[in-house]
Amino acid sequence: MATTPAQTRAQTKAEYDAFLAACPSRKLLDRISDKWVALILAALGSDGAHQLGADCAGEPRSMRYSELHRLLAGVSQKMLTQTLRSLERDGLVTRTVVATVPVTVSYELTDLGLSLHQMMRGLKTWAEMNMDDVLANRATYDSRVAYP
Amino acid sequence: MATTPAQTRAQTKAEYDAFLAACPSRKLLDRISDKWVALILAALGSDGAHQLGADCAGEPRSMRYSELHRLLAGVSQKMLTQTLRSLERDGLVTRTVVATVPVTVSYELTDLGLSLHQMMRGLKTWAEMNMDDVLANRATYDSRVAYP
DNA sequence: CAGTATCCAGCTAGATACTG
DNA sequence: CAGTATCTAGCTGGATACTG
Repeated sequence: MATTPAQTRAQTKAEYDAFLAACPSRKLLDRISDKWVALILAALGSDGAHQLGADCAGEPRSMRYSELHRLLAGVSQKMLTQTLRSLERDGLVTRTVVATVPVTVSYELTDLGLSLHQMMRGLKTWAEMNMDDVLANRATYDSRVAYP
Repeated sequence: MATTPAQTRAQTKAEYDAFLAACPSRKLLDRISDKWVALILAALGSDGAHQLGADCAGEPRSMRYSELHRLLAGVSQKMLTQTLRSLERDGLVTRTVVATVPVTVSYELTDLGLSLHQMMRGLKTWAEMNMDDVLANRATYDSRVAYP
């Protein structure tokens, strides 16, 4: 019995999934497109100015859990912890526990994390230069579709 | 009656959501983290070599719907159409219909789309240089957690 | 050829409550 | 202070079937 078209498609798709799973760019995209990763990187990668939108470059900053929670006002405890853990797991941030009472935990970017933060700033630059155009195109498109 | 802590938090969160919604970087991330956007950009932004992984730079290439569907073997019709439409909406690709029988539709990057593709290549470069480290850290972390 | 329409499984993020 | 645990609503992507 010959292979059906459906089987051929399934085979092709399986190979493709494998390719995607192995692709470094895909993995990077998966990592940075997390809702809170960019914000945490921005918070830890910026110096003094506690302002998310600020255009800043300097020494990476150490921040405590509660500081981050206050700065990223919209994040839930669950997501903040989860995101920090995954960043630690990937060697992008360090987690330091000081056994005071109550405990003090601080987070800081590693060199790798700092490097990622630099790259994110390139992305941010592109966004600031071009997203207005994108948005304008989007509005034009929508108005054309709404009133053809 | 004074405002409760819960109200204060809700207020803060609302402001934060507004900040996130207005943030150009966040919008850019939302756009490029779509599962198929990077692949379509890579396909349309590369010249001749019909190889997704290839490191290529040249003239943007015009491709037909069916060509894209064949090249991105894992994509469903729904997602390919949906993604292409949203890219067209944002002025990142052009959609050209030629009224042959049956119709011929081709897609090409705009200058803006090409610019985005250039930025994505920077991201790809970072990924190729550093994702191995990230993966290694991840493996180390997991083995430490598994056998503490 | 190049779509559109519909339905649904799976994952994610958030709310909420509890703790060493 | 800095988490963990649990439950669930909503969104995203995929499968499938149909069409100008």
